[in-house]
Amino acid sequence: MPGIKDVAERAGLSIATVSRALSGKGNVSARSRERAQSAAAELGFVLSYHASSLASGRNHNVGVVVPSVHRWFFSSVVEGVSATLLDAGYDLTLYNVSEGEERRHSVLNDFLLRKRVDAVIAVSLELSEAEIQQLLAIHRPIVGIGGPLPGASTIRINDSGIAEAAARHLIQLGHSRIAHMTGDAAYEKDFRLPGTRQGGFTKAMRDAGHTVRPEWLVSADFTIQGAYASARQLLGSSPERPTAVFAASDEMAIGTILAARDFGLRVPDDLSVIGIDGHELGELFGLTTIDQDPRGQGAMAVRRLLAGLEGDADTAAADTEYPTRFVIRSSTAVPPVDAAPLRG
Amino acid sequence: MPGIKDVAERAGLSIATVSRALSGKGNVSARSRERAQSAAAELGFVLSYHASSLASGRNHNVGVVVPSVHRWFFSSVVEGVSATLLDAGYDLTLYNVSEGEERRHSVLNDFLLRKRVDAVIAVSLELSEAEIQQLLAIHRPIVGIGGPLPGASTIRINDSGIAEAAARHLIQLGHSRIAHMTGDAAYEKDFRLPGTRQGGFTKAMRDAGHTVRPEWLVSADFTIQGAYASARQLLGSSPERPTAVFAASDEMAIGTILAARDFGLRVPDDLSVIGIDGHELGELFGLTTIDQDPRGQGAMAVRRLLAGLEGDADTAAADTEYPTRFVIRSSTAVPPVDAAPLRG
DNA sequence: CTCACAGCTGCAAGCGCTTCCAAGCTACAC
DNA sequence: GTGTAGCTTGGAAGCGCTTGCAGCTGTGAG
Repeated sequence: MPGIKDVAERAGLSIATVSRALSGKGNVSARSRERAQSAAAELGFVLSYHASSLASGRNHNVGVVVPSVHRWFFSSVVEGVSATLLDAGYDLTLYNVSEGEERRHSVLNDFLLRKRVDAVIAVSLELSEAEIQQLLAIHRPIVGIGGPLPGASTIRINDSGIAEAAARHLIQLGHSRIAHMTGDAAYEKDFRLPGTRQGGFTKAMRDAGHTVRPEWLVSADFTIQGAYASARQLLGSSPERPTAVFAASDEMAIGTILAARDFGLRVPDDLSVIGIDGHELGELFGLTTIDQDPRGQGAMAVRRLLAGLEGDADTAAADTEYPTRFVIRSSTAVPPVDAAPLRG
Repeated sequence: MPGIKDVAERAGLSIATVSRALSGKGNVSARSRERAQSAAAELGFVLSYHASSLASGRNHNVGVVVPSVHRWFFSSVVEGVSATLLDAGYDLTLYNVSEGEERRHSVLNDFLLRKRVDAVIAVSLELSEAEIQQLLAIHRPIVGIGGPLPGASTIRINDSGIAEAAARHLIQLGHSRIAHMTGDAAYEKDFRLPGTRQGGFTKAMRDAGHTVRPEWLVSADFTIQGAYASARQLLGSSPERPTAVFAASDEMAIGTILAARDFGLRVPDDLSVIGIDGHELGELFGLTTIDQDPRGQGAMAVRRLLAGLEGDADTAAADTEYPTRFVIRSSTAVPPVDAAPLRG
């Protein structure tokens, strides 16, 4: 394999000049640059990544820690991150830490402390303040998406606010008998939604003077299948059925719609359903939802990091609320006329 | 940040011994090893990734090239790859090259030639024989999943074989009026299934003496939504409907089931549907399918690579057929009695 | 008791770049 | 004509490890 030395010889330049010419840093005359580049091209030479990183201290590599790359939200974020990073000439080192705490720690040591990445994007990951300080101390900017990272920069949606808006949408349509499907405890751990969506729902209901029936607060694992099972219970067992369901994710909303159909309930005539996410399948089911654009969140995280990395400004820990978009489709409507309002 | 030198001093050993102790290579007395390790632990020292890589030539990093990380098959493969790689102490550099050819080339140069990865796993990626030779020439093992990589090691399922089996399943149930939903040309490019599934279908039909109606050969983009749209056309427009649909993926099978339901067709009473994949949603829809276990394929690819990397045997280009599993559920049954068999 | 051998250890030469520093040059103002 | 500022350029010192080589020690065989 040719080295920079070979390029220098061929181009009739010094190693230093070739390095500057190829990396684009420092002043090089147009003539030298061109010579260096064509010599490199002729030899099929490319700068060695590790040597460059070792000498310069920059990696052009960002670590991405996710609890899953298979579930909708996470794979969407990763797509956004990946595209933005690739455009900027950065590598993306993926850490899919589904196994739990133990692994998460080895990740921290093993790739952050070994300084193989310039920065890290943590999706729905919970780090202690101490861990974050450790990262920041060794000058590794970190931005979190969707998880509480005390002391670090984060991007997230206003969970309780949009939940409240979703519930209010149903209330304004005239619903009072509204069920809420929230995330399983186990899954909440990954998604780090510590009941904030449920909080928004409760608040909207209370503000409207509606009762939240305990048996209408159900949970599922954020999947269509899981929600389907929960929704069957919800819709099948109640002597009085809710007239609307607010699901904490689109996949759960879809599971609910499928369950409703199985019971012969028409959506939205007999049952209104609303979700949160902006899932691709939403359109097919006419699902009213709140689009949170995870790809955009990923892209924003990257831009935030790169700004801090390339500029020299120490990006202060900023908490950005990512804007969401209310998408009204056909799964929500006024409640059926024969449904008695629920009295507190 | 502490360096290996600091550890050596603290442990009262030479740098060389500490290096051997921490990396586990070479002979070190138990006593020295222990000293080195505790000194490192006390200082919070971790070997520098780039320095190690530069000096040793090994990266402990595998590049994964995928056309998408969002679609079911790919994210499943990535999960399998990721878990296996992490267990082995390797990093995973993700290259999500959805943008097409141009980017793919820059990827090759920029990360393979810069030798930042020890090996590459290419999922559904088409490389020319020349490109593969280039990789192998610089000693970068490459294994492909699901794509034809002439000269490289590959793992794939027997597409035409399982398609034939799927079609035969329907035929044996008594169906003759069978439609096939195949992948869009645009998506076939990503999945690299050059009609092999369709080929298997055609063969089974011909072997059984059944006619393949051109209007019953439809295509979609491998998504539920896309398949739904295609299935509506298929099921709505034909004066004579097929009694069974064989979809080239589970997602398309599910889209077909949803469309059938919209037309009031019962599955399997009025319409049998079979897919290929082993998608998590299959169970919910009672979908008969052929499970291809993409996670397992990813894990196998990693094991194959590591065997070649850690052992010194030059892994010959091996073409492994990954085993699939026929999963019979409730979406397939005998055709309705009133359906006249189709005569060639 | 001596020798051969194997296991340990340390020295030092890299791995292949980046970048500080100083020197050479050009151009322009005075 | 001289001085100076601003570009360019090359030399060389690292970046922080790994590893070949050689010396050293201890052990068992002869």
